[in-house]
Amino acid sequence: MIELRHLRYAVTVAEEGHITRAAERLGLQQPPLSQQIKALETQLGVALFHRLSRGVVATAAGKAFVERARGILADVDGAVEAARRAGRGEDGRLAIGFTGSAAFHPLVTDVVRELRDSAPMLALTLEEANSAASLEALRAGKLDAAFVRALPEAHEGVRARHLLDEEMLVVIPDRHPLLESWPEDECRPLAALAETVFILYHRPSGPGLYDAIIAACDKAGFSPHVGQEATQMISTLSLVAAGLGVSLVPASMARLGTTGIAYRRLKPDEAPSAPLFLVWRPGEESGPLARLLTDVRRHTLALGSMRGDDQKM
Amino acid sequence: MIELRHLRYAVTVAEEGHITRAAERLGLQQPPLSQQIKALETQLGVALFHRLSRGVVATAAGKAFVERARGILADVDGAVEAARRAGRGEDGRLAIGFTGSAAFHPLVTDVVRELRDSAPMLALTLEEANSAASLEALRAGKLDAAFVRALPEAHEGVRARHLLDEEMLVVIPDRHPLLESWPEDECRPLAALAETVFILYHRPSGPGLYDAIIAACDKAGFSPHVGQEATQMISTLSLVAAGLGVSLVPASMARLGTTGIAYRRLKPDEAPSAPLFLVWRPGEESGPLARLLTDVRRHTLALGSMRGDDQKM
DNA sequence: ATCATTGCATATCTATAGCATATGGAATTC
DNA sequence: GAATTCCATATGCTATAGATATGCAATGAT
Repeated sequence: MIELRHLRYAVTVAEEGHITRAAERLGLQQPPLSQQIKALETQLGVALFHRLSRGVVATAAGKAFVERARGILADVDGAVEAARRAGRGEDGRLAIGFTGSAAFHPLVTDVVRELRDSAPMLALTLEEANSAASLEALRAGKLDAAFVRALPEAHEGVRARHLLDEEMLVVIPDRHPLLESWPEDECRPLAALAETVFILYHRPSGPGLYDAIIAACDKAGFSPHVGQEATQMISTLSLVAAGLGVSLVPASMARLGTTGIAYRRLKPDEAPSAPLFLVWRPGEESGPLARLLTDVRRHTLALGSMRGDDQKM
Repeated sequence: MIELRHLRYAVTVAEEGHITRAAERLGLQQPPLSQQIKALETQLGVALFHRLSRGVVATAAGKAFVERARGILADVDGAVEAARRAGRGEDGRLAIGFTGSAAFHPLVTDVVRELRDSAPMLALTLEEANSAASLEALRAGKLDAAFVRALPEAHEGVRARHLLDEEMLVVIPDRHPLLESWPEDECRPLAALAETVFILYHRPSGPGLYDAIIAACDKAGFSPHVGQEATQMISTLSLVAAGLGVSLVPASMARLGTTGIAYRRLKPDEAPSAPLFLVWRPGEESGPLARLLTDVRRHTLALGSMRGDDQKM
C-alpha cells in the first residue's frame, strides 16, 4: 500500500537527483531509501527513476508522479492546518440565527464582528428567523447556534444560556400628546400608557416579548389597547413613526435613530424586560461553536450584566 | 508522522460513524483502529471524533480534515494512474520537431495522428524547425525527438535512427518545354536537366538535401544552374509553379497537389535520395518517447522500407 | 433494579516491515 | 589500473502496526 512516506521519498530523490544525498536530507541511510523507492516502483509497475552512474534522474512517469506528489504533500499540510484551525474555531462553517430584535443588540453585533476579524477563514452564515424557527433549524442541523428572545418550555437536544435581560423602552411618535408633558429623563409608570393605542410585534408561534408586555400591563392594572400587530420588529417602529400608536421595544433598538419617534423610560420595576438567550446544539463543544460560546461569554461579561446560567433543555 | 493510512482510517470512520464497523470494512480489528485514530488526533493536537455511546461522530475539526483527506486520497489514486499512463507513454509531454520537408511524409503524419488518437492525455507539441535547429533544441531539452533530413557528423547525447530513404522527384512547371516530351510514366536520366534552371531549398546550416542534389548532378556529369534558393521547402514549389525553374523534392511532397506543377521520375539509380531520420535524447527510453519510438518503428515497417539502423552519435 | 448488550479504550503480545550495518558491483575518474 | 562514486543486495535489529484479551461506560430489556 502506498504511503505518504513513499511520496516524501520520491519527491526528495527527484529534487536531489541523488539517492545518497536524498537519504541524508531525509535523515536515513541510503539502502532503505533505495528499497522504498524500489518498492514504490514495484507497486506502481513503472520505473520512476533512471539509475545513472552519477546519480538518478526521473523518468517521464517519475516526473508525472513527483509533480502530483508535491501537491499532495502540500495538501496534507493544508489538511492538518485546517483541522487545527477548525479545532480553534478559526475554520469551518458556523451558521448563526437571530431574531429581528436581537440583530441590533451590541452583544450580537460585537460578537459577529469579532468572529469575522479573528477567524477570517471561518465561513459565517447569518440568518434572521424568529425564535421558534431558529430552534427548529437548530435541531434540523441547519443552524449551529441562534440568538433568541424566548425559550419554549422543553426542547430536547438544545442547550441554552440566558445572556441578559434588557429594559424595554416606550416608543412614541414625535407629535404624540404624551410627549409634550414627558421630559426625556423622566421615568413614568406603565399606567401612563393605559389609554394609548399599542402597536405590538406578534410572533405567530411561541411565547415572546408580546406576552411579556401583556403581562406587565396586566400587573400595572390595565389591559392595553392593541391597535395593530406587526410581524417584523422593525415595522413596529415604522408604524409608530407614522403616528399609529406607541410601542415597547428592547433598549438596544434605540440605537436605530429612526426619525419621527422618541424613546422614553418606564419606572424600572414596572418596565417589562426583554431577555436574550443563546441556544445551540450540544455535542460540538470544540471548534467554531466553542469559539462563539467563549466570545459571547466574554462580551457578556464586558457588558457587565452577565448571568451565565446555562440550562439543558 | 502522518501517513495515508491515517487518512484512509479517518475517512472510513467518518463514513461509518462507527469504529468497529469501520475496522471491519478496513479489514482489521477495532483496537488498532482506535489506536491509529487516537495517534492521528494526538499528532494533530485536535479531537477529530466525538465518542458517543452509540458510535462516533466527526467534530468540526474532523469534518474539515476528512473532507480534505478524501480529496487527497483521490489525488493519490490520480498520481498513481498518471504515473502508469506516463509509463505507457499516454500521459505527460512530448515535444516533437520536424523539418518542413518531413511534415508531409505519411510516416510522420500517421505517427502523429496515431499518438493523438491512442494517447489523448499526452500533451503533444509539434514544432517545425530545420535539422540543425532541431538538434540544438533537442540537446537543450526543448524537444524530446525530431524528424530530420540530415545528420551532422557528431552530436553527443543524441541518438538517431535512419528510417528510410525516399526517392526524389523532379518538379516541373506546367508549361515547361521539358514536359511536352516527357510522359508521366517515363524515368529519365538526371542529365536531362543539365540545361535547365534549378530552384533549391538551401538550409543556412549543416548538410542536407541541397548537398545530395549537387552531388547527384556532379555524378551525372554536370553542375546544375541554380537560379534561386528558397528558405522553405514549400516555397520551392511556389517558385516552380511560377515558372522560375525546376526542382527536386522528396516523393512524399507530391501528396501536395499544388496546381501549376507536374512531377516526373528520374532513373532510379540516378535519382538522389532524401533520407528521413528520427533523432532523440537518450536516457528516457520509457514513457512518451518510448511510445513514439515504437509507433515510428511499427509504421516504418508497415511502409515496407525499414532500415532500422540505430546509431549513437 | 438488574442484567445483557453495545461499542470504545486499555493492556499485553506478536509479527511485519522499515531501517541500519556491511558488502558487492558497475560506471567513472585520475 | 587503482581509486572513487553511487546504487543494489544481504543480513540483522528494532520499532510499530496490528491481534487477542479484557475493561468500562452507556443504553436497553426484563
